[in-house]
Amino acid sequence: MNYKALAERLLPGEYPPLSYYEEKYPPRGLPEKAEVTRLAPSPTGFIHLGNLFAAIANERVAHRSGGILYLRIEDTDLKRKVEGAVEAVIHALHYFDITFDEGAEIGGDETYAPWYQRQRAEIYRAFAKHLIEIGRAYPCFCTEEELSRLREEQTAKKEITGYYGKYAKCRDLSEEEIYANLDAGKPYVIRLRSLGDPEHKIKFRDAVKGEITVTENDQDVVILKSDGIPTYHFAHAIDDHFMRTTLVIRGEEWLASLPIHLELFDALGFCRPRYGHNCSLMKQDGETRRKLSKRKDPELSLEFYRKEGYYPRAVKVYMLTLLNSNFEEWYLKNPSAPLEEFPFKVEKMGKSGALFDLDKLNDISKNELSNLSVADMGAFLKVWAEEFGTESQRHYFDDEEKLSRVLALCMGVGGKKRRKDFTTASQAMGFIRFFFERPAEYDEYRVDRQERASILTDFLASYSPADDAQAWFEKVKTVAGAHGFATDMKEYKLSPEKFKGSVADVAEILRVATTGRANTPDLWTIMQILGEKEVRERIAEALK
RNA sequence: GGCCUUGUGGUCAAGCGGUUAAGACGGCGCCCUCUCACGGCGCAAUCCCGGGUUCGAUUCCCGGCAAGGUCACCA
Repeated sequence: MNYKALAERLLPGEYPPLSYYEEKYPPRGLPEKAEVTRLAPSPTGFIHLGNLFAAIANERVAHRSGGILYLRIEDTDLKRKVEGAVEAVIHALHYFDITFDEGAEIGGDETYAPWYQRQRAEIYRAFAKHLIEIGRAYPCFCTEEELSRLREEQTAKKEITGYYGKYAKCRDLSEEEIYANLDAGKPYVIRLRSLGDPEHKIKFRDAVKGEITVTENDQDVVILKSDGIPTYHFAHAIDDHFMRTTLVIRGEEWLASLPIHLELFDALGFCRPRYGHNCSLMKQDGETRRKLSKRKDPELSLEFYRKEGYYPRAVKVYMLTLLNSNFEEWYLKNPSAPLEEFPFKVEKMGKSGALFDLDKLNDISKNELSNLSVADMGAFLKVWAEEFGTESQRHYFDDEEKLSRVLALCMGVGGKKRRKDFTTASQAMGFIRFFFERPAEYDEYRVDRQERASILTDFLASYSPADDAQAWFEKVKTVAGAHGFATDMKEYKLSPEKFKGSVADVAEILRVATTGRANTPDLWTIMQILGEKEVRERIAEALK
């Protein structure tokens, strides 16, 4: 067989010698330890928590080591293309503080451009042609029907499915047959001629999983589709080589195709990058756990976190605690250190799939938000409300001075310890609602209606906004005492039967009447913020 | 089904030959307290199973089992 002539027939034209590409995309002149990592999404525009998970790992590894993180778009499948997707990906990741050094729509060093695979067609073809020339690739004329019939046949015989060994019909087509097919204008793909033996097990060192054993690939995988566009596998080998990726961190769903990639790198004569396969985020679904799914789990979408108003850093911190189990301990010790200072390690990444725990995220989120300044909190809420808030919520920001007092109170600014009432922006906006809108409904009271009315009336009679917190509370106690309620909590707990209730019950009545809620921050301050007129009107309203 | 990966409390997990088997989230209880939140203290709860190796296995080996992934001209 004259491979050279066949290659010329299949991929006619003058291609540069392979050395040309080696020179055009030279090794990066980075320090020895510097890692080059990448994110290589398909342009569907849908970027989810799993992507973010891997993105953080890639970003940390690159930037901790003084290396490069770049963005490559794997657009070899037209069906996956969505307009504006690349910008959406960049934007979504930027929200979580992931920035690329170079890549599609990023700019940066143009040496390794283009970053869209469709624009790299020539390179793939040059190397496909080379593989044909050396007999490591061949045209396959099998139709989709033939292939699926083959699959059925193999399944029926309980054999391994795929295009390999004796099942690789087009592998040993004679020169005459090939040219006859070509002359007949039959469509074809280019397949790799695999030299692997599935009986051979290879030890492989994965940066995350440690030592693993892989079975040699013996599948004659497609490298160029019938439209001349490469498959993922082929493009991966070529791009990660010429973009000089040093470490490929990707989801463990790729582990199964690692043997293909290994063979491809060898066939192309490329030095392989290191790989780290990270586990996927799981979700408990009844009895079993499964991968987070786009369909069923809204929390998979990054959009979910923006809509709910999770503080981006909180999501990042949670991802980091799952990514590197020692992160949490470090963060506890270094609460104010920049996250960038954490010594992130690929080897510390978890080997087994972690269940996504919203409770944990919420806890982290509370902590993160409680550390914000009033001004930062206000800014954060405002941005959220402008995009996701209701019309009335947007008016909370009209009176900045009032909002500041509200936030300071709810966050416990100035107190010994910060309060942690806010988990997300949407929840926080709901929490502060009663400062800006009258209660639409009231929590349950423990005291009956008649007693309540009498207590509220008495309170109103003595209430003065000029009172300080202490004087105010003395008055509450006086009202309590006058109605047969204990004024001292210790005394009440010792012998509750002596009283109708305690000052706590009286405070609750006032609290629910003015705010609608049984649980709020300090009532005196709330009344100060609301102002006398509003307090009196609300209590009068509750009296009805 | 083949192949690969993983298996420590409900969750995330440290430990990797001898430990009272860390810590965090969640749960429960107590304290603080005008409620809540915060904070403090405490409680319950774990080494998948079976064989080895060993004076001794959660830790090493083998075999099960279970879970997950993957078997496209999708990435």
